[in-house]
Formats: sequence, C-alpha cells, structure tokens
Amino acid sequence: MARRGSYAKGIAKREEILNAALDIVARAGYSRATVRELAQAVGLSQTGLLHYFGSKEQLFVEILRRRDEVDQHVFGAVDDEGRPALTDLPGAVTSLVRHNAEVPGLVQLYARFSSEAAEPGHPAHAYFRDRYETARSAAAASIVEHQAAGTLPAGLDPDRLAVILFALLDGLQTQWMYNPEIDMAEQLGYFWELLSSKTDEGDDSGPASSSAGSAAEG
Amino acid sequence: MARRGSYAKGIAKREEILNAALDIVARAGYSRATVRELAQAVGLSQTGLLHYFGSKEQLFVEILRRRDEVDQHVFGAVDDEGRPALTDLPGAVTSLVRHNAEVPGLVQLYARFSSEAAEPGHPAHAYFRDRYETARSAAAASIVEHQAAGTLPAGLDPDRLAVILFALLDGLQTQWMYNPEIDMAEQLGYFWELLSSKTDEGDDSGPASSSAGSAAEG
DNA sequence: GTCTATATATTGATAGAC
DNA sequence: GTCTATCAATATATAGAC
Repeated sequence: MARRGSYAKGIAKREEILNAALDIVARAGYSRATVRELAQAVGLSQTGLLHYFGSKEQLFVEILRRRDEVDQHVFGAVDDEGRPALTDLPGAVTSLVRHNAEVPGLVQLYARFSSEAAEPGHPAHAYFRDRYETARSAAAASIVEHQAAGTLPAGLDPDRLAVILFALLDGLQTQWMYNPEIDMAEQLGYFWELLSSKTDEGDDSGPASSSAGSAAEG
Repeated sequence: MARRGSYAKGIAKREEILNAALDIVARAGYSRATVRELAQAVGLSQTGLLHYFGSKEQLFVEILRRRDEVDQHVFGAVDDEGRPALTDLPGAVTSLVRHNAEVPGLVQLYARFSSEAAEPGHPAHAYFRDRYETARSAAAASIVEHQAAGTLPAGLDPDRLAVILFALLDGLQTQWMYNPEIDMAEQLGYFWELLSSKTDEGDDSGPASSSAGSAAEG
C-alpha cells in the first residue's frame, strides 16, 4: 500500500526480524533469546530492534504468533485464504508434533514463556489465555465435524477432549525436553488409538468445563 | 542421632526453612520466590539461607522434593514406612490434582522451574529428568497392578499410558493457570472414563517409548 | 551460624545524537 | 530508523566480621 520511504519498509523489516528470530530461537533455544542476541543476529542494535517491538514480551508474543501462522498454513488448520479448513485433526496434530521435534528451541521458548506469562499480571498473559481459548474452541469444532463424518466416536465430549488434547501436547513437550527419546508423535498416535477404540455410547453425566477450537499448538 | 550443638540443629533448621518456603510459595507464587524473600520469611538474611542450600536452584529442588514427599504420603503413593503402596491410582491422582488447585503458587513454581531447567545445562536438569523417569516407572507399575486386579482394561499399554498421564497432568495445570475455571479433577475424571470404556482387546503393534513408575506430580 | 556489605552479572529500557 | 551510551533494576553469589 503506502510507498514513500517509511511505512512499507517498516513492515518489511518487522517481517524480516520475525523470521530471523524464529530461525535463531529454533536452533539456539531460549537462553540465547535475549533482545541483544536476537538484535545482533539480524544486524541491529538492541535499541534498533526494540524500535519495532516496544518490549521483549511483545517481541516474543509476535514471534509465537508468527510461528502459529506458519504452522497453521503448513498443517492445514486454515486454507490459503486464511479461513478455517476442515482437515484430518489427528493427522494434522501429529504432523505438527513431529515438526516440533525438529525445532527444540521453539518448544523451549514456548514452554518457558508460557509458564512465565502464567502469572496474572504478566504482559503476555492475555495472549496465552486467548490462544488457549481459541485453540480449544477450534479443536472442539473440528471434533464435532469428525463425529458427524464418523471419523471419531460420537460418544466423545468435544469440549473436554479439546482441553485434554492441548494438555497432552504441552505435557508431552515437557517430558520430551527432558528425554528426547520420548516419541511425541508415537505417544499421540497411541492416544488417538485409545479414543477410537472407545465403545460408542451416548453422552454421559459430567458438565463440560470450557469451550473448544483448532489452532496450532506450541 | 548426632547431638552436641551443630549437626542436628542444622538439619532441623533446614526442615524449618523448607516447610516455611513451601508455605510461602504456595500462597505468593514464583515471582515472590526469590532467595531474599524466602529468607526474610523465615527470619534469615539471604546469606543465612544460602548457607543451608548452596544456590537458588538447589533450594528450589529441595522445596519440590519436600513437596513430593508430603504429597506421596498424603495421597498414598507410599505407606507409613515410605515403601510404595498399592493404592487406587486414578483416585490418588485425582486427589492430588484437586489438592494442587489449592496451592497455585506451587503449581507455578513447578511449571516455571521445570521449564527453565529443561535447558540441558541447567543445575536442576537432572533432578527433573530423574523425577519424570521415576514417576513414569511407578505409574506404569501401578497400572500393571490395576490390570491384574481388573480395575483397568488389560489392553492398555502401561508405559505409554504413564507418559500420557503425566503429560496430561502437566498440561492441565498450564491451562488451569490461565483459566482457573478449568476443573482439572473433572477433566482427569473424564480421561479415566475414556480409558475404562476402552474395548478390552489384547496388545497392539507400536513399541513403548519409555519406562514407568508412581510418584506424585507437580 | 548468621550477618553486613559488596562484587558481579545480566538485561531490559531510555535519552538523545546522527 | 538506527546507533551509542548509559541507566536502572534485580538477584545471585562471595568475603569476611562477629
């Protein structure tokens, strides 16, 4: 849109920074993920980088957002126009998990930053809260579709299953960081297996505790 | 054992510090969990506290160890002599989770510290690695017993289920920190339900990826 | 054993020049 | 937009007195 010197370039530079940061973090991990290091990696001074993202927290949030966007396109949660796509949920999630095992630094960034931001006053608290909300909501919707299509047992509770799914993803990553021999994809596959072999009964008593969704997971 | 001035007192003081710290962290959370704050809370100077635990990391590890011991006794993973007890695993874990919801600060400490220590070089890395190993091992053993007793389907793979169980516990806590309305115990109950309604078939293909165990979980 | 004082290190943030 | 320089805020760790 806007040419003439400034606006467009600023956006481009932001993109460049984000992509580079994503790359560095993926390899070097969280400890190297200081504003200075990241800045230097893209040939900027600390101040230069902070010019684009007011604070470290905002920078990190943008990095994670960026990553989500990429993952969502790669693993088919959204189509080329960015609209939610109806894909094979188990397959997509498993692919995602397999991909995550290739970028340990990002897994670490996600784990650390999300646990730091769990503190209610943290600048990135809302980001994660909303992200979980959205992800659960999308996953639950996807589960419903699978049930309609007969690819997941109708007896499953979409909302609760969505919570469990993302809990599992996060938790697997933690254990994997301590023992890379743990095969996240394999474990996840077993989980789907457990679900599928569930006897197909109607609904049950307990009230669902939250909403549902289908974004990518860190 | 040893009387005469020093040794015994040192141990007692350590205990006192640990218990107090546990209490403070449970209420105040991780941000207040600086060596200084903890020291002051037990009427010591920062140096005074560090005299008992060489570093912050060691202190935190001891706090978590302490907590595990307490939890294991309360929730029956070990008997009064400290030997592994054969108890109702689903029940014990659910009780534990319910208890954790009462001590948000500890959940936070666990989440943050365990994600920090995930970095391979971290002083507490080995502690968590071993803890997960032990916990999985004990849980898997417990699952086997339940299967023998007919309280869990024989078709379940103990090793993989143990990984999934602890992943679920960790992950639920994360989501719960961002949205306390998420009922961890309820979610866990649903998970057990899913398992129990599993059609009771024999074993299957996939190789198990890790070992098993039955300690408490943060 | 416990304290005071201090060293040390890190890092995020700001002021202001170019 | 980008840099240099500098601040300021923590926090942990250590030295050494009492």
